[in-house]
Amino acid sequence: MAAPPKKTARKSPKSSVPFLLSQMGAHVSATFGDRIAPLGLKPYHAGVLSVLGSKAGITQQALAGLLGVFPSRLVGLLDDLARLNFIERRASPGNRRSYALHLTKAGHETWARVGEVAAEMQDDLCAALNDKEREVLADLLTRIVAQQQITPGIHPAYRRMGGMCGE
Amino acid sequence: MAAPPKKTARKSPKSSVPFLLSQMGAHVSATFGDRIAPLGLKPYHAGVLSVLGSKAGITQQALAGLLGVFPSRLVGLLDDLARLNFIERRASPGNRRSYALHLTKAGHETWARVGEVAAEMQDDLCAALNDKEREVLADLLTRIVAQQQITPGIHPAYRRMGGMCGE
DNA sequence: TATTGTTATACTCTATAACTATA
DNA sequence: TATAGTTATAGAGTATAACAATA
Repeated sequence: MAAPPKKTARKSPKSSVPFLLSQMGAHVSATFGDRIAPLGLKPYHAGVLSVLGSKAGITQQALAGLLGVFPSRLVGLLDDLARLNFIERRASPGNRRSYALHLTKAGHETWARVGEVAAEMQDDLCAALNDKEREVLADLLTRIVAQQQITPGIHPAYRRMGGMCGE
Repeated sequence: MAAPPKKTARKSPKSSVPFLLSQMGAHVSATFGDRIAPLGLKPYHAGVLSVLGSKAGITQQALAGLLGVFPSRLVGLLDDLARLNFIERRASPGNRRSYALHLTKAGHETWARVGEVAAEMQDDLCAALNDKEREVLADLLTRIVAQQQITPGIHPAYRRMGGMCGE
């Protein structure tokens, strides 16, 4: 529990890494939201598409557990995506209580489009950096994410206070 | 408007810089909120303390303009800070409509404490990086913030849709 | 009785407009 | 008439509990 003696040299608060990260995170999230709005999506929809893209057939309970939100919160969110024909709730074989969640063809295409948006954003965002610096930045951030116990590929905003009790 | 031809090599979406920044930003904001909660503050309170620390005597209108929020939103926020005795609304000399906002002694102390929290967070956050890497990270982020036209020291979350019309 | 998904309720946050008191 | 600050209202988002169907 004792804080390690080693301290980063104190800089102006405006250039502190936490503040810069918080600034950039808010900026990126807002910009991302603006850019996927024409697809009918909000950022949390995109996160669900992302998970379903790699975990086809997952149930709503399992998805809720993975994201760290209450299952009830997922209902409206999946309703939105179903209304847009991006996901399907298929009957689970052998258990009529649960659904197996799948991306539709349109869902896969939209998920790919979201990936393109992210790639465009990366170019805009890193306009001030050269290729080598972009790599360094991605590497440093990836190492921090790993060390901070953040689940790779899952956005921490889902978790905020949510999730079921057992955790 | 034509996008520059130069593109960053396409990586997995989970390691894209925008996604990593959004993840880290949410993580940092949440952690910061947890750590200043014992002071009776939310992150947006801290942002106001920060501005008042360097712009003593500013009016509410001016502060609202600086942060990019509606003046009405500031009212409750400043009420909170006044209730905690961290700020004072002093009479403006020569204009009985407006107040001059000032940090109290307790407000200055709390603002310093918030700075300490940020410094502690920087150490925790950068535990996976050595001193040189921390400097590099701060430098890269600072350059992106500058290039993206984000006002240094002002958190973009205030701006979201807020502000007065003329902008 | 336990579990899956859903609905219902209440609470926070905050954009916006209307208001008051000065100017 | 215009401006500084305030109050009021309404709508979005979401945590939590209660519920219905199935196991």
